[in-house]
Amino acid sequence: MTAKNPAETATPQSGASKSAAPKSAAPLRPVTQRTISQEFGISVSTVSRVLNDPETASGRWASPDLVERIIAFAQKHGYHRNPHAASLRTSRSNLIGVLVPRLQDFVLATIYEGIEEAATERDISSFVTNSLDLPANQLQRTRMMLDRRVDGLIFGDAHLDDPFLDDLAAEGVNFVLASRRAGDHTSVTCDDVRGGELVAEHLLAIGRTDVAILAGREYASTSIDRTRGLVERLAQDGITVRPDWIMHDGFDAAGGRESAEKIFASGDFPNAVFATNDFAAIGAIGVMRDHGLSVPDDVALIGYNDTPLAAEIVTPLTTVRSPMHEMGRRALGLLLDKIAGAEVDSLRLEPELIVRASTRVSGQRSG
Amino acid sequence: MTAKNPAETATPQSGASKSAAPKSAAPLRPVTQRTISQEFGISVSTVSRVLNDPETASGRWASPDLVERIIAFAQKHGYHRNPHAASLRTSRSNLIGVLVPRLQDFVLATIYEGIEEAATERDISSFVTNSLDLPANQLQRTRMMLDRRVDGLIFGDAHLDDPFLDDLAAEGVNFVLASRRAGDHTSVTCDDVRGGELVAEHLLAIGRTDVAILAGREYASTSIDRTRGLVERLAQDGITVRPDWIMHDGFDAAGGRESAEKIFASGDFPNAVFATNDFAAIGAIGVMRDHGLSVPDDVALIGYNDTPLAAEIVTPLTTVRSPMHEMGRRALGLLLDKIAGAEVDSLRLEPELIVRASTRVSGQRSG
DNA sequence: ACGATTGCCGCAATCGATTGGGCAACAGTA
DNA sequence: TACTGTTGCCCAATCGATTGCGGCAATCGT
Repeated sequence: MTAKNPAETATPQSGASKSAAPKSAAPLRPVTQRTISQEFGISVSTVSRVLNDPETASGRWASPDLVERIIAFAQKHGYHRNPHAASLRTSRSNLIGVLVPRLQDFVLATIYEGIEEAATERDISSFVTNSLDLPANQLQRTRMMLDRRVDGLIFGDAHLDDPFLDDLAAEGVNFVLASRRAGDHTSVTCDDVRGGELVAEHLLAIGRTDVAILAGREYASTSIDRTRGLVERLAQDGITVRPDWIMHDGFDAAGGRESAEKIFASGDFPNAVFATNDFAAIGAIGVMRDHGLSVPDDVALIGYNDTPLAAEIVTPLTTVRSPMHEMGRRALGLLLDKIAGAEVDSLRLEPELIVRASTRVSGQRSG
Repeated sequence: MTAKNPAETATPQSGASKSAAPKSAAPLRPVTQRTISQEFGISVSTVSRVLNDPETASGRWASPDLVERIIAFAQKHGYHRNPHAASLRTSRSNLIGVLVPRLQDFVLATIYEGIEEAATERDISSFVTNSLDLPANQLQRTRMMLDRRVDGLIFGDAHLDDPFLDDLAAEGVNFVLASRRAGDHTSVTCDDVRGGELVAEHLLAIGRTDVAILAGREYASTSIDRTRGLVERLAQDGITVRPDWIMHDGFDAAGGRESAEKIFASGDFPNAVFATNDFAAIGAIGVMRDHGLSVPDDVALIGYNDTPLAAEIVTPLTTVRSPMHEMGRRALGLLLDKIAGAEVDSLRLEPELIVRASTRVSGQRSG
């Protein structure tokens, strides 16, 4: 076993098919500008200019007729600019790098989809990588991306007060934060404080204010801000959240369970639970059931992000919808502006409360 | 002399590092091999050889002492090879592209994490992109990656009998499939037929063989093979699965709900449901509850992939564990071997049944 | 002391695209 | 005919790294 296991389950059906087609096709003739220039007996410069900007080149650098023929030829023979060569010359790679804590996290995966979508529209490519929220990884992965000569970076894994980002900014690296904010760096976030307030207002409305918070990591602004919004809004109504009911564990189902277990292990129970993440909320449900508590009758439950699963589970989850996809798109836009040299301001998008069964309690008071 | 260039590299920052760096940090002088060669008064060739293979170079191309000094200098001044330049010369990019249906899908995100992890270990980078399982996207994204000069590709979104892959193979492009198989192309999969059989055996053991299948898309081998494994194994015991109970919808929660709704809309109900994806299974739970059916008493439920959530939901889910992360790692390994020119065989990893509450029925028969 | 090794390292061509500086050829004007 | 302006296009240098060929000099052998 520990061996180098050569074949493991090497399906020996290899000999199958494949016999036809010797080696054929695509030897090694990538059509380059030179190929084209030779074809027409002109210089590569002309080809380059025409291919880069047919409009301007037409008449200025080549006769309209030639322009047309060059483009047709390129198209026909599948010419594709070699981005490495271009990048070498222009020192622009049309590549942007993205760091996320973890793609397994639905929220970050969605934000990345937004980034990728927007990038593709503008004909630039993007790289993602997982940092697992580990500072060492953030540094190492960022280095790797910079080595790859990305034009800019988007961080979805910013830690509050991280000197790392300050250093990067000082180095003149272009970057934008998404989802989480940090320091004064440009960021695109959902208004998390407002999100917390929405939750507070809803809890006040249904009269469930003995709330426990599955807050998530304390280095994430999302965690801190959502919690703060909730706590401060309740404070306005003279209600205090028990400090020992604010738990900081992971953002996933396991983290939610972990936090919930600590809370419900004590004698008295909250009559509401707010998780800063839908998955954490789902993880908490099991714990409550084990304690014979039902949602929402005994404990009202609120999640965050309005993940698709939130609406599909047995007791649909009340949650705060955040524009994840949009945050990704915006982040890319801001980054591009920044790269272009513009001054950009941070963006804060609006959250929206989605009420579902998990907080539909009877005996709801009106004020 | 053509001596057009008077000063050429007359580093004007000669007076450099004078006062306490006014503009500070990273202006625009990326340390190149030339920088180093000038520092030591040697040629860039020597620098290149030393930097690429210190061991061999030492003694052959430079004195051990020089080698050491070059490396120290490079380290100190933050030299980083420009991959574009290197790629241009060697026509190898150390870049591999990955296509997945969607990163939002936990399964694919995990496979990608495996790929990325393995790639990073070998100092190569990877690109992902979502195809949404749309052929047009697959083609367009693949083109984009090829334009970016990737050394090879990993497809996590292969469609059965897709001529697209055959064309690609004919063109001599190196690629490997992950998760799904297709044609005779090299692939790394979980033994899905076996997975289906495991489910069948479990259902036989608990005496629940009126099974409905939330199969997923028919163009995915995972969907087809898992279904086949289940159906054929039951057939061995003379049991037939109702064709109208084999539903083909999406792999996510919404897809699961959709399929389940169709099934439970009819008069008679199955006493077991097999979803080829945990999320689809979760989506189905709500539907069953709406029909007043409980899991597992009325309907036993089995998912697939052993997603973390499977263990965390209220009624923990029986599921088939597939080595997602490992599939990703292996796929990368195979691809690299292939790029290196080796003949590689497809790999089929073993699935494992994980029994949980969702199939713990009373009245369980022993045969 | 002289030819043969061996140790160290440079030259120059490439890779593909981009661009500033120019050079012809032709039209128009004096 | 001589000159100035345009128009149309090409030369050659760059970008940074890689690599096949060699070259020069110190050292060794006899």
